[in-house]
Order: sequence, then structure tokens, then C-alpha cells
Amino acid sequence: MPLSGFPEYLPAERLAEQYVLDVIRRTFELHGFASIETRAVEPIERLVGSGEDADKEIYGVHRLAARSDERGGSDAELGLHFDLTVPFARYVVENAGKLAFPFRRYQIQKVWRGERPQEGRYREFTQADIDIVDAGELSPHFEAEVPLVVAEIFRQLPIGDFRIQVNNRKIPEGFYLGIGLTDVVGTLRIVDKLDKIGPDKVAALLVEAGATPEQAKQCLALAGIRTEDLSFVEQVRALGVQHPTLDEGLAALAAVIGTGLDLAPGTLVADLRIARGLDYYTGTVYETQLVGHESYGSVCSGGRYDSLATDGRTTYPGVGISIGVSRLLGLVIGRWGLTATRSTPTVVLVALTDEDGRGDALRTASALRARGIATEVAPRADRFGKQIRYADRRGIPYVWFPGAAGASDEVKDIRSGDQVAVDAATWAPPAEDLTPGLVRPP
RNA sequence: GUGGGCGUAGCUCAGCAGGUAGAGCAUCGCGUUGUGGUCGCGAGGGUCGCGGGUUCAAGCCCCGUCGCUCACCCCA
Repeated sequence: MPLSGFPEYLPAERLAEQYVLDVIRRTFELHGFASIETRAVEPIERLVGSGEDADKEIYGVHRLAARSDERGGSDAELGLHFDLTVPFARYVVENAGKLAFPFRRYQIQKVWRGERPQEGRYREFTQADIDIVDAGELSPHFEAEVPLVVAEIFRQLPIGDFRIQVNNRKIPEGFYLGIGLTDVVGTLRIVDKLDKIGPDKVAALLVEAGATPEQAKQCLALAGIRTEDLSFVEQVRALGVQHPTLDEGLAALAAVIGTGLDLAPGTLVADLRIARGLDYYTGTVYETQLVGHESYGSVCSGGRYDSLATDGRTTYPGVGISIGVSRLLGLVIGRWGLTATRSTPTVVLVALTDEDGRGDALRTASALRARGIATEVAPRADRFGKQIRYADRRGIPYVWFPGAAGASDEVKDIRSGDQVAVDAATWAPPAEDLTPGLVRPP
């Protein structure tokens, strides 16, 4: 019985997932990020401390044999981590003496959240994170770097157009303070519903929360600003609000968008309505949607955090971004039907004339594997039609026939039907057949 | 956590005044003792989510329960 929120894929879909993970890993490493893995559990106290009402999402972990009065006793209560940033912050502090700063790491792991599952929302899912953390001060140029790495990954995947929306929390914060609204978080939360409930209802909620109609109108005006270039600065200025925090935010966002314009035009969008992500973000925040699937939710988000990690003497500010691998796959596999070109890594099935030929077949397979060609030997010496069907069912592209009595071996591409005489010591498939690829059904 | 929808074969579904379960697809076998995909024939496979109740009789009605699903909340 499947458990809701704990997805499990069939082999072909898992191969598609691995393909995506391979692209992610290769690109992270290409940009010089080093891999780490942190334990699955953290003391609950640490997990709760970072997020407001994160506690209701946390899965607790304890020994079944532990009596209830032991839980929370001398041993700290443990919970499964709900993201990779909080454990990473702990890891940085613990290992600060052995790490070289600025420290760049990537981390691809499962995380758990105890929320009601829906399409694209799971209780167990995979995130792929990069973060850059420094000791004391973090240079702002890193805030432009991390989303561009993600853009490079997404461009390699068959997911269509995407937009990485960028904002800086200091912009709404300074703006709200500048017009006299002091409940920054509450205002953000309401404005964030804009896409879902529309401007009229947002305005109504803001007024209900204590804003004047004029303030509500100003908030909506700010939230409506979205540009692919630096003109958002002018548009905000035109609203006539003054506050030093607003100035800081505009300068910081302009720097990020400017770098994006220079290096990867069209991928970063300044969008002054987005504010989401966990609440430890202090400046730049990112959120990513696939064009045409905006309502599916963000498939990648992150931001800058100034004081998530601290040992009391030194703080370690960082900036990071997290690809929601499971959510992304939920869309492209679940909704689009994307899958792998075959359900097994096997490139070649070595056919068997009879059981006496198994020894030779195993030697043929070894010769092919020695050159990196994934090979398996037919399970039974069925008639060739069945052996070909064995390959066909699995999407294995080639069947290898042993040559009879001194004749040369032959390999057949069962997609085209082409069959040629070959030598196991030298034959190789075209590069595109070496590993499973991705296919999207018509 | 709150509120709606739905649970029959591996999948999509049918079934009915309540009368002891069916189709298509998939799987497997044979036709085809050695080169598949088409076609033909055939086979296997179900405690009708689970438990209780009403009834001579329940997949169908009633109660409960579990699960799945959608929305809210929140987020990847």
C-alpha cells in the first residue's frame, strides 16, 4: 500500500530522477561546490528555534522502547530535519575550525515535513541545496551567483521556460516602515496572497489588519512591480516613499539583477511581491516558477541569511538556494509523463543459444562492461524471439547474438532492426545510447 | 490541524428494486524448437478498503473505521 506523501517511483521514473540528480550534481561541482551530508536528525529544540511554527511540521524520532517519561529526558529529543539549511548552519558552527571560508557546499538529501500531501507537496522529498557561507561578512556578489547556478541546471533539463524571481526583503520592509506600517511580517503575509485572491481582497485584508486604504493601495502598488531589468528602481522611487532600509534593499537587488542581465539575460526577474521562504532570510530571496505552471508553486527557492549560524563570537552569514527536486519531478514525471528511455541501465542483452553457451556469453558481457557498456546476459536460452522481447520490454536497445561455429558475433539494434557483425573487444554503441536519456511522450 | 470528494482485477472503469463479480488494457502461455513488436486463441488474477449492523440474501442500504484525493494553512 502506498503511503500518501512518501512517493516511490518505478525503475524508469527513478532513472529519470537519477538523470536529473546527475545534472544537478555535475553542475554544482562544475561551480566548485563541495559535497557534504548531514545526519537526518537534529535536536528538536534546534529545529524549532529557526522557524516560527515549524514545530507542527517536524517528525519526531525516538526509540519505540523508550517510555514516555524518558522522552525529552536526559537525551535530547530528536526530529527529522525539514530542510538542509538549518542542519548546514549547525554543521558550519561545529566545524568552523576545519573549514575554509568562504565555504561553498552542496547537499542533496531527503527532508521531511509533516504536512498534508497534495500534488507537488510531499512528506518525504529530496532537496538539492547550494550555500556559500563566510565568517563575519559575506560579500554580496554571491547573492547573484547562486541563482545563476540553478539557471544553468534548469537550462539542461527538459522543463521548458522558467523564471527565477528575486526580491530583497529590505524593500518591502523599508517601504512599509516608510509609509507607517509597522507590522512588516503580517503585511508581507497578506500581500503574499496576491496571486491567489487578487488585489481587492488583499486590500480588504490589509485594511482589516489596521492599514488605511491609502497604505493598502501603496502596498499593492509596490507588489505590482515586476521587471526584467533595473527599471524597478525607478518605479519604486516614483511611489515617493523614503526609508534607509528601502534604499539598501533597492541597491542590493539592483546589483543582483544587474549581474543576471550581464551573464544570463532573461533568467532573473525582479519581482517585488515575493517574500516567501523560511523566515530566517534577511535580504535577498528567490523563488522559481516554470512558465505556464505558476500555480504549481515554487520549484526552487532560497535567500540570504545573516545570522542563522553563530557560535556567540563569530556569526556566519550565508546565501543559499534549494532545488525542490521531488516537486520538480512531480510536475514533469507526474503531470507531463516524462520518463527514462528505458527501465534499466542495460545497453546490451547478450542472447543465449543454449545453456552451454553461457560461459562464452559471460565473457562477452565482461568484455563489454570493461569498456563501460552496461551489459546483462539473457536469463534463459529461450528462442530468440523471446530474448528479443525480454530486451524490448525493458527498452534495452541492443541484443547481442553469439556467432555459431566460428562465425562472427552479431549485434542487433532492436529499434531499427539493423544487425551487423561485430567484435566484443571493439564494438561500442553511440554515446547517446550508453546511458538512459529522458523522453517525453507525445 | 479544518472542510469537501472517492474507495470493485496490476491500471481505467462497469455492475445494481439488494439475488453470490464483468469489460478493456496490462501480464503469462500457445499458434511461431531459435530474430520480437501485428494478428488469432487461451489462461491466471478479486477477503468488491476494513469492521459491525439490517436482510432469507449486501459490491449495492445504515453506522463506524482506515486509506486515497482536493481545498485551506504552509511551503520545495
